Amino acid sequence: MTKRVTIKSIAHDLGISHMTVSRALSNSSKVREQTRRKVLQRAQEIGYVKSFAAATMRGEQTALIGLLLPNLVNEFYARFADSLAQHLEVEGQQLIIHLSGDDIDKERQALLKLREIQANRVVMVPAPGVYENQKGYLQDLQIIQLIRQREMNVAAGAVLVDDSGAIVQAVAHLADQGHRRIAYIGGDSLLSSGRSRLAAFLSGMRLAGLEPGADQMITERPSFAMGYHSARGLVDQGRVTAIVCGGFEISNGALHACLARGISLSGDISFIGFGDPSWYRWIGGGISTIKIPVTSLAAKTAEMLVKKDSAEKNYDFRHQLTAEFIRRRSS
Amino acid sequence: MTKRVTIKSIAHDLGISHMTVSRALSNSSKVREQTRRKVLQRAQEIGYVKSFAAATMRGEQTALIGLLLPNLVNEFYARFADSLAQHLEVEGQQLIIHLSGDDIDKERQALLKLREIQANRVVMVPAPGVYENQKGYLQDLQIIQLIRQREMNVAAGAVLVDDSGAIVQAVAHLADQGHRRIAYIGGDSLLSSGRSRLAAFLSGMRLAGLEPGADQMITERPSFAMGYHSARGLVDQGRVTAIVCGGFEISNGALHACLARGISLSGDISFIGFGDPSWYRWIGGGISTIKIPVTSLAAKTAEMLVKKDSAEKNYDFRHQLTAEFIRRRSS
DNA sequence: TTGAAAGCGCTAACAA
DNA sequence: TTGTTAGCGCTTTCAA
Repeated sequence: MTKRVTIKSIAHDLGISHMTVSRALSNSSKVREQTRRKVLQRAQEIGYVKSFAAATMRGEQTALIGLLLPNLVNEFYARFADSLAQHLEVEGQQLIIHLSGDDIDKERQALLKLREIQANRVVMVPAPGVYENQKGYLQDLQIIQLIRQREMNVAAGAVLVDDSGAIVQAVAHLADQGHRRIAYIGGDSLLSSGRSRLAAFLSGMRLAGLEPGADQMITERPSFAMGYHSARGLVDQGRVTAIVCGGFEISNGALHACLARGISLSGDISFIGFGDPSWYRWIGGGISTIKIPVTSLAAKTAEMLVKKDSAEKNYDFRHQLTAEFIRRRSS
Repeated sequence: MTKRVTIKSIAHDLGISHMTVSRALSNSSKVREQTRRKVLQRAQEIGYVKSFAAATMRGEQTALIGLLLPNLVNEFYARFADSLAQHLEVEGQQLIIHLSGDDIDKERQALLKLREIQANRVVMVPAPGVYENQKGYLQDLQIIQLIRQREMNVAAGAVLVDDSGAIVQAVAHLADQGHRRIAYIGGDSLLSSGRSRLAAFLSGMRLAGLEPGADQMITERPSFAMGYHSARGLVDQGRVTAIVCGGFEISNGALHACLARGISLSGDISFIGFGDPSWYRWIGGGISTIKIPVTSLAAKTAEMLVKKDSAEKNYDFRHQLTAEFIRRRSS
């Protein structure tokens, strides 16, 4: 293994002090032009790169942004990560991605790692749950919560989506079409998103003069499997004529279940998904959905991430974008 | 801003030397049990985490793995990243993801960043092209090329896919169905994958006794847009009855074009995609495709990544998994 | 069982 | 214009 290339090795090669090399590389004016050129050339030759570790140890900010997502398989998360990465690349920031699988312990682990590496900012979709012992897992971390919000007892920004309007609209639309037995599958109340989406669904039903039976509203820890099983149960029982989904994973799971059962979504049962994967429009003539503005979310997040570069003060804000009800053939 | 918590601050609080703290935290036997307990407790209290920067500067390996992908929007890449992240998490490794957009300059930039941060291993889907001046961009980096292979003039491992068999099979199948004018849309010859897939297509045609016209084989720098335009052109000209795709992005683009044109893929034109996004099976009765084993690829890659932890020697191997032709209604 | 010194790569502050 | 020193957080080596 060849030794690392450092300013000292350059200095040694050129018979000058490492300080001169440092100055030459950082465009200081206090270097003779000729010296600078020699240094730059030598640096090129032997492939010098500045040591991140040394810079960090001296107290420089790291330009590392942590991104903590449930997974990357769901197109929403993948698109968000993709879009955010592109924004950050422009700023010269690097993205460190951790997947939580919506598991709070993994989330804690990931935050620890991010703290070690001194990622100063973290964008996270919080997992459902609470920390057993909340000793400074978030210390030194500037946090932006995405989509969902959890009590953090620490200043934390939030980029959220107001999906109430879209959900109410979706329910109203179903009622208009004559649906009476409309089911809802969503996340449980551990997270802000679970609570508010359910509330929106109920409010939509009430506005339509409908009263949902308790067995028509399934709220549990959200996941693909949960969506799958819930939808299959509803379909098999045959007691509902429409399904509204309240989560990305849930939506895909539920859709999968319906398709696997051979249900016609433009006939047998009306279906309203959540999020808007590129392929929803091509399935069964098009899946109606609550569309979440991924790109805007990423742009807004990037903006927040960067803006605070200057004002290092309290990281505490709350932005809300709006979801949209997209009507296609499935409803 | 509170000052960083270090072993020195703990030492100061406890009125002992930072060396004792260091020993206590690293489970050295040379510490009095009582002292150790006090240190551990204090560390807990004030949320101490070991400094990544300091460790790195001392010469410790970083546990950072760079992942360089064209994008995360394509489900294949997203699944690969997801899967790899899960494997690596177990090993305590962190994934730093950079997106190249298949642009060689961005790729170069990303590699530089990875070198700065001392990510010792990098998994990359090489972008088409060559470096203008190849001065040690890869120095100190242990590289695994994924899917495609490019001349690197540096020892680099490779985890590839042998898709020839599947492509030949796909063409044979189309010929069996009576197709004579079969088109191919794939990447150009700058990359190994582009060359080998085209070769496989040609060989399949030859075996079926068919001679493809030059205008039926479109090979360019691969992208979604390229697939989209190529397919639209083919469809509009109406000179072919089947399309075979030779790339992930291309496949999605081409499929999109066909769907947007309202083509029936189980009637008008036969279509064989590339990669197997979860939704291909639900579109138009199911899209036939060349399926690439994502999960196995990630597993194999993780294995290589970890195995070499022990033997720090030459990073030079070549593994090949096999693609599979999946027949659905679109062909 | 504890502590002091040195060094990893770099730059601010001072000295020449 | 160039060089020397010190210190960021940590562990290895040597000394007490």
